[in-house]
Amino acid sequence: MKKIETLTASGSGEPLKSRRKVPLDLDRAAAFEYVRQAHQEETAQDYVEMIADLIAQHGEARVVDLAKNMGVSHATINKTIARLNRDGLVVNRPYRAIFLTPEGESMARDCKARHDIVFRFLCALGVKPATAHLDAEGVEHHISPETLKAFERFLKKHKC
Amino acid sequence: MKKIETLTASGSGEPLKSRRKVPLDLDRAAAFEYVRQAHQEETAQDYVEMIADLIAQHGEARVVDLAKNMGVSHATINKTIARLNRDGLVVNRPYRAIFLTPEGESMARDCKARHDIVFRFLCALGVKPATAHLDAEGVEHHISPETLKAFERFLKKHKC
DNA sequence: TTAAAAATGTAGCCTTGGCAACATATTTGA
DNA sequence: TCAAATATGTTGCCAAGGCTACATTTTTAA
Repeated sequence: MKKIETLTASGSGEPLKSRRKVPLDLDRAAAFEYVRQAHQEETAQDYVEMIADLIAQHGEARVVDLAKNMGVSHATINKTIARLNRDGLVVNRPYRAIFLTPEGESMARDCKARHDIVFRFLCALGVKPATAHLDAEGVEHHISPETLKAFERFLKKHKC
Repeated sequence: MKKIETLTASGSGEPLKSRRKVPLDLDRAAAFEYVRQAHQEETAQDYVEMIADLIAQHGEARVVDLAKNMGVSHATINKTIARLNRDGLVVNRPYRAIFLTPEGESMARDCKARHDIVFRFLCALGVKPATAHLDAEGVEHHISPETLKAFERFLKKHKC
């Protein structure tokens, strides 16, 4: 925790008269920046993971299936798929199913692996599977490689 | 994992001729809905936590301080503060510092407690503090009460 | 075959949460 | 005191990710 910059402070919300210099923690800003970056990738990861899943189950991923499984309208799905297409993660043609590019498949594999570790870790901790399922969906995007390794270490020790 | 609805599927992305009925998992949609709701509260929680922190340190929370510590521009801070004010979490007057309402203080306390548990839990797992700090910031918003309790159980056993 | 149903596409609207640029108020220091 | 520096406010822009309503295409079934 580096304390780098300084800023001034007075008190009680009144004008800034004679604020003294106090330390400012820049690492905090870095942490929020890190979370914001994770959020940007979150949707893409959730979608490619779901698309891979639907393809594994049905041989293809349809807009309706995505809408039902993601819990959003088909209009939202269309918009998101257009973004994923723009970003080179999926291929799709009008009125046809959606498929993953090699890049999309690679991302889906990584996400599924990470998701499974998080889910099994929570279960091993004693969290009920239904809850672990809910939490894993939100948590998986905010786990660094180092923490993921810690989860795996724990799983090996408590082999489940 | 309830399998409730069914939908049809064909194959290979071609038209929908003769799709067979296949199970659809509605719980998945619920999980994403749950994550979306967490996201909506995330900004508010991060801000009130930061504001409480600045008040504890400096006796007040200034727009500049928030901007530096959150890593965003002061214009973004102003917009967000207006929302928090609208939602009854903060009070503020033009060119003056920002303070928490009782509701905001309550939220800040809860968030700090949860944040600390997540942070200490990750440390206890063997994650380096710097990494734990980064991950906790993202993870804390996606931890259910049940999982939080599991973290606390683990901390008691491995008392750190 | 063909009308109805289902799936998909599209347009327009909304909120959130970013930004830069510029305007105004406040604080500081010479 | 008063000019410069700092802090704050405001405006307008953008992208993401929601939605509804309506248009079009495809599939199904009579």
